[in-house]
Amino acid sequence: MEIPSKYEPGKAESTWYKYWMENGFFKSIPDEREPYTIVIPPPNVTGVLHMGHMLNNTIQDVLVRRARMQGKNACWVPGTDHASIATEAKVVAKLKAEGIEKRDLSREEFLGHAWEWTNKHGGIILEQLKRLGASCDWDRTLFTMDEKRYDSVIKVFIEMFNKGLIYRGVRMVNWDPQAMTAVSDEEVNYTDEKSKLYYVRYKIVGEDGYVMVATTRPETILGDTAVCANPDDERYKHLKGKKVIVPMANREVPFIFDSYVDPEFGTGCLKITPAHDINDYEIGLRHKLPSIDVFNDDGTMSSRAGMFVGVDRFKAKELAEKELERTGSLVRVENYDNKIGRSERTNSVIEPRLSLQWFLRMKELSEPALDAVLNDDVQIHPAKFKNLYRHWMENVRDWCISRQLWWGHRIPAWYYDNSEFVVAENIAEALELAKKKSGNNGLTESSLRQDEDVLDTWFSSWLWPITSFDGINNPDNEDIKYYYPTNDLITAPEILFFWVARMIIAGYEFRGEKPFANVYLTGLVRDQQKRKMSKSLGNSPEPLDLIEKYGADGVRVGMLLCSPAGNDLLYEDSLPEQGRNFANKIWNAFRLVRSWEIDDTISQPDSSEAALRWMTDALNKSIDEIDSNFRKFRISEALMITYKLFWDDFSGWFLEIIKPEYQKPIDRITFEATVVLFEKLVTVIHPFMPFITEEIWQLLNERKNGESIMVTLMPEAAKYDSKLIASFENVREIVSAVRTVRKSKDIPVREKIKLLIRSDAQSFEVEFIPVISKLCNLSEVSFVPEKIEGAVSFMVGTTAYFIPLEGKLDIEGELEKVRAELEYNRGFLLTVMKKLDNERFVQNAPASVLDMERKKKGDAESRINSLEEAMKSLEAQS
RNA sequence: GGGUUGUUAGCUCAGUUGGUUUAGAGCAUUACCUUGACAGGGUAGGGGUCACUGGUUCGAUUCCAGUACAACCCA
Repeated sequence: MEIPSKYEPGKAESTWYKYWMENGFFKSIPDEREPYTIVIPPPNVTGVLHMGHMLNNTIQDVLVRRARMQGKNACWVPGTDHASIATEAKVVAKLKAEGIEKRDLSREEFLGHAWEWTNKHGGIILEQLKRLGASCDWDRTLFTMDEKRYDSVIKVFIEMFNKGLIYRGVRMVNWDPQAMTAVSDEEVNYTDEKSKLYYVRYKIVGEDGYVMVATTRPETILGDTAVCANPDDERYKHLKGKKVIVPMANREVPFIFDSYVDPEFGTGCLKITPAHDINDYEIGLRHKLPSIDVFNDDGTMSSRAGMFVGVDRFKAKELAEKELERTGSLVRVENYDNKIGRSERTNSVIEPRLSLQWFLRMKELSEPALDAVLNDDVQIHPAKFKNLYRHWMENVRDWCISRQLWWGHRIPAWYYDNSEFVVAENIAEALELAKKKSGNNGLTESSLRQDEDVLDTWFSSWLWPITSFDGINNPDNEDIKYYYPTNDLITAPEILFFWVARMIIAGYEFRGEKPFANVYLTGLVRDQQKRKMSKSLGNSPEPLDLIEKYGADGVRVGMLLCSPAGNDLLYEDSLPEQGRNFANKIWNAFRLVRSWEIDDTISQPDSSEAALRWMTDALNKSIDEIDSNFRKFRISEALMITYKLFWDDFSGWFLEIIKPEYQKPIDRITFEATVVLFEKLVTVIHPFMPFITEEIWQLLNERKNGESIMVTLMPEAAKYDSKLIASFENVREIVSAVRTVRKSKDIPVREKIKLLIRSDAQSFEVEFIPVISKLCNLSEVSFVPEKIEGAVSFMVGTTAYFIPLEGKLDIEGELEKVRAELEYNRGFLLTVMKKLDNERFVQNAPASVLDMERKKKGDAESRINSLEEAMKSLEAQS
């Protein structure tokens, strides 16, 4: 049967993925084997597959498939994340497009729409991951808001509240007026933007003078409760104890002194608006100033402002400018660049604002999690992120866990009067507690009002490694006992704090144990201009198109090859192309082997016998190196070794040696050994390229239904002979040198030539001579005691080789080459002698280093000797 | 402004407690090769003052300090 010369991935991919699913190869249930567990970093239900997912999940699949082939009970748990802010925003936008406003819906109605949306779109990414070959146990698919996960989050909230770790507090938060919720510091992006600096004068009470203040936010003047200068600033010392009048508001406020104020900035005089600036807030606390919040939740001016009520904050700024100008308070306006914080979710300008929120105390909670990473109980790869982690954990602040949204886990707190509340799992329990706490037995369920807010999404995903096995609701179940702690977590460095650190905290808090042993941080996928790939920039290729074009195996290899841990991956099409080319190489090697006919009557050539011994050892050496790289999470390195093993060693050298002459058959011993080697090679490659390796494995031998490469065992590294491998390296150099000679002398490959070796058969490694002879198409190999006249010569190591060439010798050219060689070797000898002539080096350097240098010297001298002889002989001929 | 991490070939990166034949890999590039696994290929090449400046040392790409530049995090 004719096999196409180009590998066509499409058909093999759908066939084998279906076959794996039908045979239940991805499933895991606890048994007596060692478990290997990964929980997926749950993608958002709002998302579609992007390049980051491709990279991240390829790595996870490689690790899981490898563990499975090492005989472990591998379990990769898939799932999705409800992403409260992003999802709510999407659902709100979708409803709006249909003419429905969120505020016209009840909470229940809105959640109905949100669930509908989630059920429709939530599984898209997981389905797409199947195209990549992901071997997740799909029967375990989870969602952060399914029943068990929801209950777990509520239980955890209650437990922590009862321990006194959760509290309500008035705090300055980052308010997103568009989403109408507080967002965390980490969800605010600061960018340089053009704005204006307004110089405004405040009248001093009881004097004719004014003080001048520079501000970027004139609309917040209405909330001013003081004006402040640095206590060391001579210009303002005379104002001690004085009051000033706030423009527009005409309110008398004190003039105060605080070292926070930078005398160099603006006028050295600062207006204090405690409700709307974090630094002002702190100054306000120190000086016991009142706070006046001049904004409503949606960013319009509140009645407390007293002016511009109901006007949007940006419009209010313009009106304030005019009003200040009208009253003669505005002195001048300058252009000014400052950092503006914008919400990561809605991109609207963040309003610092005082707000009543729920907080989790972090200090004590985070201590075991910090220790765990510092003492490598949890290892971070690459280790350079350890410092970053430590820095964050040592400066950890309380975590604002409430969000003013509906989509999420609703805070289980019930108010029974304006500020008194109880925390309970449901309203019935809440009622009992409320009665007890208030002493009022007349309370009914209808007198209770549940908190409107939901919890931060990370407050559910920080439990992920535990809730994936239902370890909160059911702490002693078989799954959690068997799979927890999980082994490896693969994620991006940008969520090291949001997610990874918090999972480690939760692990110790709720299980008394780490959630995973290793954290592997991938890089970000960027484009050639180093921009992060994103849908909005339109600089991201469509992953499924790439799979279509290059094959899933090709894309996987492409993603892995150029992404050492923690480094960004600069994507370009040449990456999956390289992967595709590799698949094609494997395919064609298979075509070659399959095309051979076996003849039982011919015996095995010496060259094939030697090649097999070398290839077997080369394979073992590579397996050894691959293992060691995997242990260090150097996955791209492991892939590169695999790549070179197949492409260079197996295809480039081994197959060329054993290849029978055109249309001649091969002996059975070599053929069968080659098939065994090929099987081992595709097995080693399988975690990286699951589809093509399954396809070939199925074709290499008769297989029964239900057999698969993915459930065979990974070959283990056997002992190998380093000397044999080194000796073959030498052979490669000799063959390469002969090829160079053929090329420079225009000797066709078909024309047989002689090779003379200046050595004797006793001291020369003779076992590969048949290999050299075959690859170089030699008519004769013999040993000579002396240099040969009329021959091209070259050196490999300290041995000289000659190829006799009657009449074809270019003496001048040869001389040139020999001269260059000589020059190099003399230069080299010089650097060695510099060390050996240095008495202090000889005295201080360790013996092994000295020996090495002496050997270098000896070798160099011997080479120089040979070269000088060759030169003399050439000179005599010219 | 504070902190962290980098800077090695055109690009992406290795270089394992300072010595391994005067620095390695993959990709890209150059020349040649249309025969018989594969042009998505083969063979042979070219390409680097290891950012800069000092210091420690017999010896520094490797350790230390400073400078420049870059990325990320925090304010």
